[in-house]
Amino acid sequence: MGKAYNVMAATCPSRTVLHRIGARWTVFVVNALEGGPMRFTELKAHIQGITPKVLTETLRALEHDGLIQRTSYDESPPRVEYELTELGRSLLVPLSAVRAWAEEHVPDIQAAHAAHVEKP
Amino acid sequence: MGKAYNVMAATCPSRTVLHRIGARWTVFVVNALEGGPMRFTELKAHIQGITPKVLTETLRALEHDGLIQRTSYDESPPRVEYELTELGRSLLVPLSAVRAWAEEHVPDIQAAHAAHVEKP
DNA sequence: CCGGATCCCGGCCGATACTG
DNA sequence: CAGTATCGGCCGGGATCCGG
Repeated sequence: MGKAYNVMAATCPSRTVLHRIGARWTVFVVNALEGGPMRFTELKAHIQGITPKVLTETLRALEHDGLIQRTSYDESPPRVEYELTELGRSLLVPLSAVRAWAEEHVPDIQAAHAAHVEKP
Repeated sequence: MGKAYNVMAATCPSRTVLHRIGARWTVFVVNALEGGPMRFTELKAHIQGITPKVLTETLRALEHDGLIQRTSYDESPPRVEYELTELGRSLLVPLSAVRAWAEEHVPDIQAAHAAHVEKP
């Protein structure tokens, strides 16, 4: 069977999907939830440098897209847990590969930058 | 051997790398160049909706990172070709997987959106 | 103390028009 | 054909405040 969607087409809904995936912190949050459910503060501590506002926005967007599930326990102190849905775990596969690529090729990118300084 | 870099650390240079990958149009340009060299106008036509300014910015950034190579032929009319470097082709592997995921899971995302409209 | 919401700013993104 | 120039808007992001 052929491809039903094509991200290169301007009106294709897959663009919206790719737009979300490409959002600044999506790859970080999805990767962070790889090991299982995490609380808001845990996520904030694990993903160093993320601000609560941005973390909230990212979590809401991912929840809206059905990639993560938010569970609120009515306790004191309050407890809220986030975890990947099955759809989210399927996205984790390519996103962890992207993460791995980034961590692996840092020297190559830095070498390319250095080369451009040499010959501008 | 252990991992040298970790994207979760605030000061890790892999963050910069991931930042580039996460830029709006990077995934589109890299995927577009999968089949071989392309000219500026070809790219613009293939990646529907991209503006010349943004395409130029994206191409410059990717060239600076050593992911693509720009070749200018001194002809009339002028001809400029862009192609993936070996490093760029290695990035194509995870990025084409991300693209495939996006194209494949459009119905799931749309179903999640619909579910949130039903029960807000 | 946890899990946010609000205010405000800067930079990236994008549309349109123009040029070697 | 292969880009610049210019302007505007929106979104990402930091600092601060709030409810339970």
